[in-house]
Parts: sequence; structure tokens; C-alpha cells
Amino acid sequence: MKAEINLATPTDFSWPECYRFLSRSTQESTHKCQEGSIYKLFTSGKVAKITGHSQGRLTVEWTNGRPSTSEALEAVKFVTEWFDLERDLHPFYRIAHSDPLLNPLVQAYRGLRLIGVPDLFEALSWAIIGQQINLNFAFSLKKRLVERFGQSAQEGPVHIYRFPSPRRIASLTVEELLPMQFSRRKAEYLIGIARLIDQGRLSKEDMMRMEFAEAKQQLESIRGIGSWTANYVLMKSLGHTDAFPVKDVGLHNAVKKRLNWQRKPTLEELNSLAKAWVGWRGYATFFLWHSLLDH
DNA sequence: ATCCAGGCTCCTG
DNA sequence: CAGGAGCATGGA
Repeated sequence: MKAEINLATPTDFSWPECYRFLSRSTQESTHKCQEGSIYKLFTSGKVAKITGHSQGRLTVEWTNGRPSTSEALEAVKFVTEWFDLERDLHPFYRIAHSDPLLNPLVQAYRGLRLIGVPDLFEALSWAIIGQQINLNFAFSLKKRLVERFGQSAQEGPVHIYRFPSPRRIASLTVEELLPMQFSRRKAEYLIGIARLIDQGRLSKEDMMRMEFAEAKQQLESIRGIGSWTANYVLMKSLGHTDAFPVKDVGLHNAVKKRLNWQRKPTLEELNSLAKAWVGWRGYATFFLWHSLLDH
């Protein structure tokens, strides 16, 4: 297996815009952005360097050892889901172009794709960590968890980490998470979900076979997962472009800012705006979130 | 100081 | 069954 793989990118793909989203926090702990490339640690313990190029091309390179066939396939699958490379965005752009709120965003961020969290446990954990608290605090909680319980590898001068496995988190007690400033509730949610996944009672494979409503219902039946978290995960990990976390504060702030309002929109107003986005409400939400990086 | 952050559960009346 | 307290902490 050669140590570099080329992937074709779709027409509507902007590496710089995706990179900008993935660089949004200096506290990010599960990948490293450096000089236009992104480094990611895979299960094998090998680090891949991902770089977008012009001419509709993206490369995945291994810097510390050649990948086996299965490792290469894992990486390709991951990158494809991470950048949503197989999505046909024409219907979304058609909707967005005739929408006063979305049109400026798709013009400005042309080629941005919904950056996912392909691993279901990581997506659920990240959503739970982010409940109620500001994003900076959420990033530092995640960083503590990752640096304490995740695998790591050395890549030049920097350590790079993987999000901890469900098995590792399932083995913890609530008391071990409290000193890291998790609330008791969040620690319980996290460990509970890790156990469900470790026991095989919750899996991405199963969830991917379900219709939206069924998947949402299963998620919401789990302690710690409400409608915001369910929709977040459906959108970021399970590929549902219409999942709509309507209670999201970031979404509220983005809409307020884009419309130049003095107040945040009500849920009724949001649902009303979003009627025009049906089928793509998750994508619309993601573009609105991205707009908060401006200014 | 008070309120709010990419919410949710649980308790109260 | 609607409404509200509590959660952990940092920043405005």
C-alpha cells in the first residue's frame, strides 16, 4: 500500500472553508490543523495528514508508516464522512439561493460542507459535554477527557489524540470525572452511553438503518439525550441533512445577527423561517453556525 | 453582581 | 402535566 491516497472532491467543495471550521478552536484536541493540513490519529495508532488541493483533489498521507489495506479503507471512509464528500448539494443550493437568510451564506461559504463527527460515541459525548455551557468550557472539558483517557501518538513535536473508546469510558466511575469539572449529571450520562455502546445495545450501524423518526426516538429514550442532542447527532454523525436542533443557542444567535434583530428569534419564528429549508434544515443550521466565525 | 453559555432531568404544585 | 430549580464554570 502506498503512503498517499488521492480522493476526488465534488464540485461544491472548498477546502479552505472546511479548514476554517475545523480550526475554530485553539483547544481542539481530536485533530490538529497546521499549515493548511489536518492531522488525525486513527485506530491503528497511525497518523494521517489530510490536505485539500485545487483541481478537485484531496490527499491522505501517512507520515509514520504505511497503512495496511484495511487502514487505508478506514481512513478513506472516515474522510468521506467527515467532509460529507458524497452528498449532492444541488437541492440545498437551489433552496438557499431563493432564501433571503441563506443566500448570502452560500455565496460567502461556497463549497463548505457539513463537517461531521463520524464516530457515534464521540458525537454523542461532544453533544452532552456541550449541553448548557459555553463552547470554550466545552472544548476544555473535552480536552481533559481526551488527554486523560484517549490513545495518543507523537507527530513531530506535538501529541495527537484519539477520542476515548466507549469501553474506556464505560469502565469509569462518576467520581473519576468530577475532578475534571464534569457535573455529576453529565458524568452519569457519558458513562451510561459508553456502556450502552460497549454492550452493543447502541450502534451507528443499527442507527444508520433506521428512518429519521425511529432513530430520533431511540436516541431520546436514552438518559441525557433530549431533542437538541438527538438532532445534533442525527445531523453530525448519522447523515440526516434535515435534522434540526431548533433550540440551539448558536442557531438563535446566528439568526439574530443575520437579520440584524435586537432580540433572538422565538421557536415559532425559527420554525417558520425553516419551513423553506425542509429537507436541508441541518445543512442550513450548519451554515448559520459557520457564520458565527465571521466578524 | 447577575446572567448566559451549542440542555436535560427531576421535583414540585 | 406545566413550570422551575439545579447543574459547573468562565466570561461579558
